[in-house]
Amino acid sequence: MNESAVRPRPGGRSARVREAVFDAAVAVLAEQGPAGFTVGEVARRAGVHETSIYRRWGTREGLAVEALLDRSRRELPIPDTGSLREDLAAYAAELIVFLRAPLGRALMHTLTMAADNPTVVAARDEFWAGRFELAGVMVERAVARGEVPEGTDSRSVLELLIAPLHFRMQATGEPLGIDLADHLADLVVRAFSLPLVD
Amino acid sequence: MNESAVRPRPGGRSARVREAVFDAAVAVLAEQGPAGFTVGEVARRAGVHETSIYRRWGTREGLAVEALLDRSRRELPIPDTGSLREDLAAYAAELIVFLRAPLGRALMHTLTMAADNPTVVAARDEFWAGRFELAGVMVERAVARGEVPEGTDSRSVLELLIAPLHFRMQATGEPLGIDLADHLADLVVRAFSLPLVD
Amino acid sequence: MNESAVRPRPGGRSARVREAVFDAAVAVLAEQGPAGFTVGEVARRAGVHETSIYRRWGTREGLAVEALLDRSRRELPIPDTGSLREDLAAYAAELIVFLRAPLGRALMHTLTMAADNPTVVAARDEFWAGRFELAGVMVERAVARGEVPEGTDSRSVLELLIAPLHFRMQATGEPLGIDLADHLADLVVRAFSLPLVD
Amino acid sequence: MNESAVRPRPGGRSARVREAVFDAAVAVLAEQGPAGFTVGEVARRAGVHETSIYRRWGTREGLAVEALLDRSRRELPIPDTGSLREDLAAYAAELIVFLRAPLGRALMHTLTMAADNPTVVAARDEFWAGRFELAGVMVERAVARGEVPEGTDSRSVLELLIAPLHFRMQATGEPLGIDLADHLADLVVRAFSLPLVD
DNA sequence: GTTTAACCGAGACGGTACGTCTCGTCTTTCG
DNA sequence: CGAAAGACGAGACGTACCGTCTCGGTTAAAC
Repeated sequence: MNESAVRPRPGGRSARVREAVFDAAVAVLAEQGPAGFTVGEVARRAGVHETSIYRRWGTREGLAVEALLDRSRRELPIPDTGSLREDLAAYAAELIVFLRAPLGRALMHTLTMAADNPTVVAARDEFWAGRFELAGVMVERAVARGEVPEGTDSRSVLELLIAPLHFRMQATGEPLGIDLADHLADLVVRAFSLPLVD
Repeated sequence: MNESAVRPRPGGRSARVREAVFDAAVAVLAEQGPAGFTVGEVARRAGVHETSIYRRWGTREGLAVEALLDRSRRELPIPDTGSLREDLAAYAAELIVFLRAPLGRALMHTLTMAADNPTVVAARDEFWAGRFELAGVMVERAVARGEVPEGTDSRSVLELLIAPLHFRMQATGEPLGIDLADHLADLVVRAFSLPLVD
Repeated sequence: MNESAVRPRPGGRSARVREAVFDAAVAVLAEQGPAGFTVGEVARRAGVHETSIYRRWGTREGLAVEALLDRSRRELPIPDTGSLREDLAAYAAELIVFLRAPLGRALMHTLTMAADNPTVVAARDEFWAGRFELAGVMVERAVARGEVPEGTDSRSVLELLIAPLHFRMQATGEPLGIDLADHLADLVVRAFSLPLVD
Repeated sequence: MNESAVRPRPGGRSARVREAVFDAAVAVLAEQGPAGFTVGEVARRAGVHETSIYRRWGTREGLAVEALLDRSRRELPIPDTGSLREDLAAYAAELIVFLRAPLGRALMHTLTMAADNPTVVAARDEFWAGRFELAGVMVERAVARGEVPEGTDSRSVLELLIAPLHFRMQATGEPLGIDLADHLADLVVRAFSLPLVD
């Protein structure tokens, strides 16, 4: 009762096309940013006809998002150092590395840019939900260890940690130094280490 | 000793065209977002010929940025309540209102989107420099009052406050509730109220 | 073993577009002259999108020349009356009719006007080469009949015959009376009927 | 009763502008042909504002024609060798030199091209009338000498002589060799030396 | 193993927008 | 007040890209 009979085999022509297109798409996005991301260019690099891309992915945004998410599937590993501060610092450092890489920049740019396309929005929401859920265990472990009060909202913690990184990259354009990781981890831990009064 | 002889009078044809175009540009951006922002559409609404826009602003991005910055010139007022927490909360609240409005969304989107255009980058940098410098006085006053340690970096404080707002709007797309203002002000104050150890 | 699978069928969409555009192009040229010849106008009349014209013909000149030559393909018939004088008179008469018609005027105007465009020049050269070669047989027959000396250059003969017609139309703008045909045939025959001395 | 008081003196500002514009216009036409002939370009070279040109000459064609005719005012000298054949050969040689020069090419191109502009047409007619009248004396002298029959139409003679030159330059684009002058003179003399029979 | 259905290559086209280039007019400013 | 400087209206040009369509050929799954 193998489902490989239902769907095309992973080595078939379709799969080959799919891979080639994704490779090309990510490469183009990485090299030229979302501006230079053209269906024609992707088709040329993938050695595939433009029409084939439109047939499968419908629109340019669809292709970009699917390719990027496919290639960003390997989530950031969740550190487990035994200390919230160290966990957050390590996680932030990983994120900085990701965001500085072309793939990361391209992913974020694309998710932001196409905020009116429903497909993209759906993918985006799913993406962030997954991220926050996975990373949430860092906070849960800290709660269990008593480092932060019971009831601490993991999403708030993570947002405070990673928002400045995205902010710099997307809004102000400032460089993302790796030392930001430690700095932010410190601040976030201090912000959440005591129970909120109100 | 009037300088009105040097520069075209503010009511001349040029000035009229300029205003009409800016109005139309901001309106289009607000109503349809950066995607629907078309030189032709702006020209139509402004009752001005397309060519005139290209002559003056060169490219679509140039127009968008100049129009938005011109209309965003009125900086956010800097609150002065006597308490850092209240100042930050008030400031964040203002920013939330700004970001939720079409003009704010459009401005941020445009600045982000055209990060490869040198003109836009220059305008962006100047924009943020101005914002941070103005808002910095809130922190300086807090330092003077002894609420936060000597040497506290005002930019860090502000970034930690406003980054989550931009992050939500641009990255995750979550709604920007007005109560976020208080919440974030709390966190930021806690993060900076004690001297950093390292 | 049908080759109809290899090349697009002559009734396919491409062929239809081609015909419609040529019809429209020639009509516009005939009605409004080269000045009013606009890609947009041709597209409108042909019921075809402007872009499609640019795709196929590249530039306005390219379209004009190709359309005109396609429609002028039916060469002028070469008379064979048994007398050089009558042949030349008949040929000149045909040419006068052609040049007086809008198509002829437009063709000549266009070939002259775009003398800097390499494509046009190539088409022009080919056009004249064909014309002179075909018409040359009139002279060759006359040589065979002994009406003109051995070694008479057919091109010179034809040039002397038709140059005044083109000259009137393009340079001085004088009307092209049909009686010119006889007159010129006379002169040309006299000019060539005796062997050149030098 | 000097008219120099009525018309601006030939050294005034108007005259200077006029000269500068004509110089620039002819230079542009000579260098870049009618295609590159732009009011803006002429204005730039002449150091004059575009508007000034439009004020004076109205349209581009007006300027081109006036400038060219002004500069072509020195008519071709009429040879007087005592022999029709030599006169015609000399005249044709002069014409060849004129047509090969940029100014000549430009003049003919412009006169041809703007055949719909009434002003240009008027100038053209006057130009050719003058040319034919002046050159006609060659034929009249030949008639007086008995080289050609009484009643020979000088215009026909000249047309047969010069039409092939214009034809080559404007229609076929063939090079205008100087030896054509002799060749054509021969042919024309032969064509007209005996009385026409009909 | 043959059929058949899905998919791909190739190419043109409609449509929209961009940015450039002229022409010729009109307004504003200055001598 | 009249010319100089400059912006503007008008419209064509040519380019780039998006997404659709048609036709024919290939390849893979299904019988």
